[in-house]
Order: sequence, then C-alpha cells, then structure tokens
Amino acid sequence: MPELAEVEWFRKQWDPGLGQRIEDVLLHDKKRIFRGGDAAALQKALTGATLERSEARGKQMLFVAKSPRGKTRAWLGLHLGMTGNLRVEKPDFAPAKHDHLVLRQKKQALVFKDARLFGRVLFGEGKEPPEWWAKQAPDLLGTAFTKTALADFLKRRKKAPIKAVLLMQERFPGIGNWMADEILWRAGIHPAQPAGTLDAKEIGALFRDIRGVCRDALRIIGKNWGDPPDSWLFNHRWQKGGTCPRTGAKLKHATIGGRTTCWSPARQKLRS
DNA sequence: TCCTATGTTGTATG
DNA sequence: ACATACAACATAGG
Repeated sequence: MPELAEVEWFRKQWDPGLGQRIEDVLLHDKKRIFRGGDAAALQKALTGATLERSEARGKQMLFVAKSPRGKTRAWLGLHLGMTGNLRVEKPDFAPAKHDHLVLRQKKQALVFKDARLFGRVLFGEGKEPPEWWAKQAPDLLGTAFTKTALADFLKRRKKAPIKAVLLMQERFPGIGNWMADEILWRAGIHPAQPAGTLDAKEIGALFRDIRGVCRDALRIIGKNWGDPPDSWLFNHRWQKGGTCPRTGAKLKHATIGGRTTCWSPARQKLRS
C-alpha cells in the first residue's frame, strides 16, 4: 500500500506520542519483521526513553527517542512493506495477530501493524544516526535531484524499461507502482520504453512530472489521506474497462518490470 | 481453487 | 563488477 505520500501520512499518525515517555515495548512477531536485527536491544533501549521526533525519506521512516538520562539516542526505523500501517490505540490496547510492535505510553499506544510481513523494523543506538538512515537516497524534491542526475541514471540503466527504473529506490526514493505509472502517464512515455532511448525532451518531461507527482501526492494524500482527483490516472487504473481521463481511450494493462502496469496507449507510444 | 495485491531481496545469468 | 530478470517472501480478499 504505502508509497511516498502514504508513508508520510502514516508517520504522522504517531505524532500524539512525541514528547512522551515510552512506558513499555511489546514485540509480537520477532522472527521476520526484525530480519536478524537485535529485537531485545531495541526493547531495552526504547523502554523508558522519550520519543523526540520523526522523519520520512522515501518509504523509510525514522523515529528518534532520547534515553532517560544519557545523551544517547535510540533510532527506530520502520518500513511498511506492502501492507504495513501505523496507528494509535488506547494505552491498555492488547495487540492482535499482525500488530508486531507496540510502544505503550501513558496516554496512548503506538501500533505498527503488517499483515504480510514485507515490512521491517530497523534499530540503532548512539549519538549519530545509523548507517541505514544516513545512506538513504536524496529527496526527489530537494536540490540534489537534478535533471542531469536523472539523465545520468537513465544512461546507466539504458536497457531496462523506464517503468522498472523508476521503481529503483536508490535513485527514486518513495516512488512505487502507482506513482511510476502516474508519472509516465503525465509525461506521455510508454512504460516499456528502454530508459536509454529517452530523448532530451522526454527526460525534461520526466523530471518535471516526477517532482510534480511527488508534490501533488504529498499535498493531497500525505496531508489528510485525501482522494486524488479524477483528472489523475490513479482513480481509473484499477477500474474494469477504465478509460484515460485525458483522451477517453481505454487503458491498457500488462506486467512490465515485474509489476502490473497501466498506461494510456493514446498518449504513451512505444518507439523503436 | 486460483488469481491478485501501492515492496524488497537473493540469486542466476549475461 | 555491473546490469537485468525473476522467484521468493506471507497473508488476505475477490
């Protein structure tokens, strides 16, 4: 479920717990969601710590907690995978089947749920943010993401379909299946077009629409989980017999880059 | 029963 | 070493 804007929205669901002490940490499924990380150390470090702040970069979230007396910090990383979510419950909440991590506080409990277990919990301790956070790719709306950086990356991945390339988190953090389709639809580029064959005009459009979709998604979904307008591909892509909101033509679907892909054949044509 | 799912990662191959 | 393709992971819902 969660891409850039959904992750940002879920991150804020734990805002009621900021500035408050964590009384207790409940771990449900230790096996998969921690992927070999030290769940016991996480539990120990977070118990009694005060939740200070949180951030999201792409699909990765970071929650920072301050130890009771020391200067050290506990760094909690959450990735929602395909089906993860964050929510708030009453302080005496008892975790159900898929609630893998619960931070209990006086006024509420902060709950991480993930049915399919594709999500993951990361952890680190110390003064500096851990490696897994520091090495996150630069924000697509920041200054480090330039048209030149985009063109260079496309050149390196020249044989791969552009759809698959947009899903690479090392360069496009936060872009997922629906955002990639939305971007290519706006830019008028066929999802199977090899990345190295895009001309300067297409790269310009792609750059513009990557940032445009990120901005719009954060504004509409990231803020209040609002519904995207019908002028987007989003509301038509899963509908049976769905049509392109710009051309009215019937949308096409196929597996490209290993993922179900939707495009409007009237405005996205494959070139040779 | 079979197919699908807004994601990543390990492995095989070129 | 790098790029590409795809199965595997685990569960729920149509």
